[in-house]
Amino acid sequence: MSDKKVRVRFAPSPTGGLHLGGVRTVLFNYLFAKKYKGDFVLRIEDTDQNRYVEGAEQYILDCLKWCGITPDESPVVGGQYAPYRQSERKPIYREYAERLIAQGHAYYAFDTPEELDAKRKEIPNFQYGHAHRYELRNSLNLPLQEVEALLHANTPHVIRIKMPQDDTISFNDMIRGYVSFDTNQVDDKVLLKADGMPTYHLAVVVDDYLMKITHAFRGEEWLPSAPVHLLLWEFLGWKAEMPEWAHLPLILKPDGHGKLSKRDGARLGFPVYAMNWLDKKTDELTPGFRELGFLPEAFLNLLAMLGWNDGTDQEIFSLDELIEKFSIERISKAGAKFDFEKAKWYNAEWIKRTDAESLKLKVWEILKENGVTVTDEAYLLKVIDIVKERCVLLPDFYQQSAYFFQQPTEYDINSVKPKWTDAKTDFFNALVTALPELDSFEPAAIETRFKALAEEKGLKVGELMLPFRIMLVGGKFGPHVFDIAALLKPSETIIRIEKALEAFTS
RNA sequence: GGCCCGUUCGUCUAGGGGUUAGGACGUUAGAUUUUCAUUCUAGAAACAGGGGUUCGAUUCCCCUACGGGCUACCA
Repeated sequence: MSDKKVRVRFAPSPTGGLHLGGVRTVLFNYLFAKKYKGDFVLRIEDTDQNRYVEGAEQYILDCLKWCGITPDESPVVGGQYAPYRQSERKPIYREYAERLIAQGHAYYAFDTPEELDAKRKEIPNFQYGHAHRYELRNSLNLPLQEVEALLHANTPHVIRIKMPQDDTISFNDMIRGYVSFDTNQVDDKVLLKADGMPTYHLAVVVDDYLMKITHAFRGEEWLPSAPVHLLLWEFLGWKAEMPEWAHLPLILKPDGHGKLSKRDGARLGFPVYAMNWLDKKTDELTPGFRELGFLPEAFLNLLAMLGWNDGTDQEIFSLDELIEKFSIERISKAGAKFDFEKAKWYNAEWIKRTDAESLKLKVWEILKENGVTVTDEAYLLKVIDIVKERCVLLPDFYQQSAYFFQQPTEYDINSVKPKWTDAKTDFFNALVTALPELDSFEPAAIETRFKALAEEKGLKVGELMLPFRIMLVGGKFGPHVFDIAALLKPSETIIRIEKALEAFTS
């Protein structure tokens, strides 16, 4: 690696929500930048006005924020190389495209999309390249005067790169190693569109150069166009400053074939986007990991492990640990099928490892959404500690802890009523009187008294535990029943026993 | 079709010329938990196939198969 300051960029196109693969690209960029104390740049690639979606850029910003990833330079915080939105850089690109034409590395093409469509239908495997470019309407084979006349008349045109013939373009990918391409197989990609906007190919090269990007991470789907980019770096005379490339393996559908898409989420019942995305045109909501109840730490963790590991058996990593341990050499080459079950496991692990204090706000929010008001913060923290090991997703906290804040409204009556006896009623009435007399309301003390009382009444403890639980909780779940009683305090425990007794005996 | 990339349990992966091919998720069985979850123990489960190279290949090379990506005035 050179001694230049590391600079990487995440360059999304604002066309909708950010999916798993996108966030993982952000993550790997970020990890690499921070590992080498470099800069992480956010650049918005909004060169396609047809696909531009309102709100998508804000979504990307919000998403990075949720993940705890802060860009050093971006459209909002600015930076030395502003603007960071390609649409705002529009005038820059034409100059470079013209320069390529002057050097003979690019040319004007006047063919309309319709004409090209017709060609594609007419000629099998049609490519706008060395085989056909001299039959088409471009500055390569039109007389100079005609080209000038067309240009002068503002005839819609694009600028295409002129791919060299019979050449091999190769480079060393940080993940894949040596990769090479035959230039005859690559077509003359459009560099500048008829609307004056650059295509990705031109924009990425120009901006990476201007923004002094040293390492370029992107999805493997970009590998086939790498030769175009490589050539552009060379033609523009910037080869010495070209970033090192890393083409990340793709995240694939869990079942069948192909890369993971938004549709798969709906089909398979798990989120594909980082956060909820509402399409304003169709009103269609694409669910996100955040809203489903994932912790950002878990989300990042599981994404990092999709195609990377540190060489040990460790699977749980914090963002700081990832930065410390990250290495490109350990990124795998093959695509990874996404497994939602494992994703949930990561979240459960993170919930278990996160202290109540850090979970507090999120749990409070979830309870509130479900109509449970929490006023005692210390009590909430105790509840979180006692139930968090049985929560996989954040919303599980509602089901697992609502009864700590409100009395059960329904009882799993079928689990108690058939086996109910007057002796049991007698026992619980006795318990009601015994409880307030306890010196300590610690779980162990309650348990001791509970068992002693059962013995006095000649009842089996086992037959009383479940009814007691259902009295306090309403159902067959939750932490140890005496722990629950202890948290509930004697007064509330007694109220619940009495209330349940009515339901059980009526 | 063409070009490019890839291929270890169902899934994510470790490993690497001689290993009982390791871990994790999931799964199965058992223990603990007088509920559920957790936790613990044990089990089933993989080197795509064929040729080389080699004393020896899952590991290196080639071919095939399969998978994936690209093949737009989309990124």
